[in-house]
Amino acid sequence: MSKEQPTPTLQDVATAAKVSTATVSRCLNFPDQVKEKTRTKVLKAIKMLSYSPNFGARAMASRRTDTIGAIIPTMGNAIFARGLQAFQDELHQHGFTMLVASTSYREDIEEEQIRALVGRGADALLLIGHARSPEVYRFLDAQAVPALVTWAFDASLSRPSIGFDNQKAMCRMAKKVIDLGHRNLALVSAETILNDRAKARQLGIEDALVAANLCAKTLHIVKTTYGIEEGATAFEQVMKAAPQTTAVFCGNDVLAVGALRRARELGFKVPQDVSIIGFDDIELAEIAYPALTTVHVPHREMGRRAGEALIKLLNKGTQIEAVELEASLVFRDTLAPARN
Amino acid sequence: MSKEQPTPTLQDVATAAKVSTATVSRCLNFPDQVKEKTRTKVLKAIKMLSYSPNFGARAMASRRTDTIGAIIPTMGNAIFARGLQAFQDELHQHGFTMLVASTSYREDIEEEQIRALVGRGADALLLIGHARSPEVYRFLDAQAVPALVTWAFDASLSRPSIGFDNQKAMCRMAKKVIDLGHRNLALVSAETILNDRAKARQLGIEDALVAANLCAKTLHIVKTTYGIEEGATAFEQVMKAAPQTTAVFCGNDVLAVGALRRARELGFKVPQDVSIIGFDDIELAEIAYPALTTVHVPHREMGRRAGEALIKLLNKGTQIEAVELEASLVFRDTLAPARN
DNA sequence: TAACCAAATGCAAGAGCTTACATTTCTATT
DNA sequence: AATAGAAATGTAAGCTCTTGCATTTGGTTA
Repeated sequence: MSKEQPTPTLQDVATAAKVSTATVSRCLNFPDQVKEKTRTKVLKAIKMLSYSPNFGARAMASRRTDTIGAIIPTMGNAIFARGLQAFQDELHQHGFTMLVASTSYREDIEEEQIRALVGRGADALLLIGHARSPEVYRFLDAQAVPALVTWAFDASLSRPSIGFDNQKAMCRMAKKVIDLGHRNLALVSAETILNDRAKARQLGIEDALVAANLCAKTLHIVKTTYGIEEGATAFEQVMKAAPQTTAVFCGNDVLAVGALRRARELGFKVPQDVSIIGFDDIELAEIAYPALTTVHVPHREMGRRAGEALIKLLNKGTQIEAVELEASLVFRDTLAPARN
Repeated sequence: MSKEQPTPTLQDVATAAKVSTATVSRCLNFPDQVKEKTRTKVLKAIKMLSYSPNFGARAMASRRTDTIGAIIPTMGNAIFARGLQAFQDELHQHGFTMLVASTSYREDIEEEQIRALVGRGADALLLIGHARSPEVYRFLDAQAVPALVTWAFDASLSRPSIGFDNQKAMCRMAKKVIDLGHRNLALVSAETILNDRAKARQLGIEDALVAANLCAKTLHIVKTTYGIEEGATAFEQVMKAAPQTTAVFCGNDVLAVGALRRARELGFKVPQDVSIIGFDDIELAEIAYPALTTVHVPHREMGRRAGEALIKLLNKGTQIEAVELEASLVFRDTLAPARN
């Protein structure tokens, strides 16, 4: 439609440089296999024609793409940004390209994107969390595309993951909160059906409750979609439905920041009247006022390690080893002992 | 390396379904051209084999990819996230796929990424800002890949852009600031050599200065790279080198939030002692405390329109029309009249 | 029932690249 | 100066799809 004059091909370059296509190809892929003089001749022709190799053809002929796909739930905020950037840096250093696609937290879109990236020849995939239909995994196996799960860690699964234990991390935080005297806890969470991280975080709090001889059922849960405003609304719902609440956990920092804001707007003093706890430790957490107490996720480390593992697998066939990283607790200014 | 058992091909499906490859292909691309009965047969075979079409081959044979590439300076924060998400949504709605790559604000990487995406068969490209070498544009022309510039608007350029006038927007803001009595202005800016948005924003302030019969030279400029911490450091430099400063402009919200924090740490009251002004109006701006006065960029609108224009161009050949959107001023709590 | 036409399907030629293998061109050695 | 062996280059097959054109199928009509 928009391609009037045909794009130059390898053949065109070869003709222009008076060599064979094989030589041009080698010039591009194994420069030291071709004589200096020939190389400059070819390079000149390439420049002159503004030639750029056709990736599809190359992929088809060489059966590898040096491309790794990453599929994340959203690009709309910083949650995955830092980890992804680290992943990308790692890949770039080794001559790999990263392709990103986002799913808006929807399973059907994720499946679509997985197919798209695999079809595009991704040599491997980076996935967030374990929760997806077995069919997807079967597809990946059939296509022999290795997939690495991050942002979660579950030793009991056969598929390797490089991440941290969301449940354990949240449990540790919840124990601290309970230690501070809080007994009426609430959780503002994302939908947990397709989001094993959210689910795990919820379970973590419940674990802590049980460990303290409290009833897991006392945790007041409000589910909501993603966003600052959503967090604000959810907080309001919590305080309306369970006014005795003294500590509100949030499934992630974005929700927490929204909750924080609404708390202020409604006249709650944070943390004196109510404590608010986030998860992720993204930039927002530090910037929020009061600065957010949250669970720090090793974003960069996770991204870097994931990249490393995948590259080793692709280049040397080294099987991926599951790695459990540590999430740490960051105590800032939104958590205090329970009132009265 | 990692592909032991070969991936199923069109041929395999054809064989399994006892039809020709042509039929399978049509089944996938023009389902209504093939009889119901045959179709179900083929679909079953596809499912059974977990077949997924090879994108490269398809692209090569059909000479289009329904893919649009977007190249942004960074994914490390939210500046481009919202706009990109809108862009992606628009594309997705029309059956296009978006591929993202980031450049870390480096010209050489940008060029590399452009080549990568074009080579991957991107039917069109979304680029941020106008500033790049003519060679890149020649390359794009030679490959007949249309490129649309956003995040900037310059009617004087032949290449169409869908964005806003950074200079004008910043000038309006600066005029307000000057109206409030500020005479000693400073700017914390990103490097302006390869960043026409940053450059334009600086010029905008200078325009306002001149319009108020002040000398453009009085603007104290500190250049820095990107990041909250960097903004903090730059703010400190500003106040050390030019203590009389009463208003600090920041090239973007991320820098501004850093400046804001350092101001507080250094004991400056914002906005009583010093005003701080951001640019972009990302989430951070609203969350910062005090909430940041900034220039609101129509992220979503920009992304949506860009997607729309590109799709029309690709599908119907409708030439892209440059669109100037309006950036608006958002007055929150970090701007006040000059002290004394 | 023969003849015709549209619909459905098949055949085979590319699309642009890589790479095993064959051939040519050097270099170094005798 | 002749020649083995290495280095550089060329030849051509093959990677997986799409699509124009040819062929077959099946339903209608006379």
